[in-house]
Amino acid sequence: MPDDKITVFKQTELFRDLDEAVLEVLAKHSILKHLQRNEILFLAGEPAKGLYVIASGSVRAFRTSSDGREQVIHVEKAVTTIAEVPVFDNGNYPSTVAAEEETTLYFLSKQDVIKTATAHPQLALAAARLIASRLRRCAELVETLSLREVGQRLASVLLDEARNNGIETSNGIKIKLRLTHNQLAARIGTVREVVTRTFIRLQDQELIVHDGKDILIPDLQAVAAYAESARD
Amino acid sequence: MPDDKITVFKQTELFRDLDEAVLEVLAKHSILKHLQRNEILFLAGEPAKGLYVIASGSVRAFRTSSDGREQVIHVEKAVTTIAEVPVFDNGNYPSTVAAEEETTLYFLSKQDVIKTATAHPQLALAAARLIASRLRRCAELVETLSLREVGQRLASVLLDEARNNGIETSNGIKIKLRLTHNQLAARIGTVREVVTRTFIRLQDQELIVHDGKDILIPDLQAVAAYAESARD
DNA sequence: TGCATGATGTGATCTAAGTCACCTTCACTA
DNA sequence: TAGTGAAGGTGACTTAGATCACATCATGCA
Repeated sequence: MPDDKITVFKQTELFRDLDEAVLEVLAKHSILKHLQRNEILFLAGEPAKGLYVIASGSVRAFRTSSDGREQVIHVEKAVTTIAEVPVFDNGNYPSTVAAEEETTLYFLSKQDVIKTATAHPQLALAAARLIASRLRRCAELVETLSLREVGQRLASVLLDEARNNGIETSNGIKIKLRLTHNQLAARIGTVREVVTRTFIRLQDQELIVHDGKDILIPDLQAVAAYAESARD
Repeated sequence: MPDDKITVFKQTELFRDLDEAVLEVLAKHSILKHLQRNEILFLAGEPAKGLYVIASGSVRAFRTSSDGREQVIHVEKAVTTIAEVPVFDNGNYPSTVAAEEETTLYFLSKQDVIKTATAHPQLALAAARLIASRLRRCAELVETLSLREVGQRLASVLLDEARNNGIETSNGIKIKLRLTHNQLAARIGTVREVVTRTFIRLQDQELIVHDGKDILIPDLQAVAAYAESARD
């Protein structure tokens, strides 16, 4: 049902400014795709035919080293778009994308998107805005990987989580980690064991109290200060 | 002289598709700026008023850790634009920008650029394209910082240089490094001493022959293979 | 109920990279 | 042409983080 698609498209940063009539045309040409957890949508370097709208679920975009280690570039959850970059710069897919959970997507061909963007400047502007904010986050990732140590990088992730999904309690902010240590490692650029040990270290430094997946941050300020601090 | 400005603007990826008449309006509002080597154009986090066209010279965009270490995000040389990101996503400047050498720029206000992009979709599209290709390179930087070791990262830089400015000789490709070890370190995410030692290591592994700033790469394939290889 | 399977915890060890201290070389200009 | 400051080189040492090898611990599902 196209109406359904349009409702989804309307929720994306990329397409929200377009009229229903325009979306209708895009929707008509879109193709539904379903992914299981960890199923791969496309590989880095593959020729890109178009972008995807994530209707439900979430995906991660990552790069793999030749010895198998993953580095997550970004994670996107419904409702948003993924793979705008190759649509606009005409290159191959820049990273591999896989489903973090069961995920439903709509595929839109490069030609359709470009044609629409040419006719409707607000789409081209939205694309510039969206890609710009992605680049901003990517530059931040470069900074943390290069200039901060793993304790700080882990703290940043916890901070992010606390700010977005934290629950205020009398003892501080409580978060429920939905990521395994392996997944965390791929995001902060390290390995599983180091994540485990870093959790313990943060606890020793009394920045967090953790009990498995439940983490309590007594003092958000303190964690933020630590995440930003110098290395020595 | 506005004509001069227009010639410069016409050479940028961002503005080349615009008509002279449109450029004329932009040019009229642009402001000339001159920087000495290492002079700072703006700081990361500062409110952004607009973008710059690099008319001559070159600049580096980087982030600084609290203990003073720099990580270069990208380097841009004339003729191109810099700081498109905040113009389109409306945030602050994402990184600090400083001149690598004596540099001349034209400032264009955010409002002027956005107004033009709204009226001329080809500008918005060019912006999306340009920012997308920046994001692509940034993702590559993330990969190399996270997944490759310094030897490989240094090799990548040499490879880049060889492909762009290398001179073919009977013994291989010869390049002249214009960067100090300190500058190289900031680009590949390490420190000066490590760069010095890594040069020696690459020479020991017979991937390069170096004599100060002059570097000879006997076998480009071999260096490329090394740069991409697994860590063990 | 029980056993795969994946997630986590932990000791022992290794090593790439960072740090410090100092020296030499180079290039420019006073 | 001496002197100053930046750049490059190098030895000695430290350390964060990676690796390996196991030992639990959950938890779904057969």
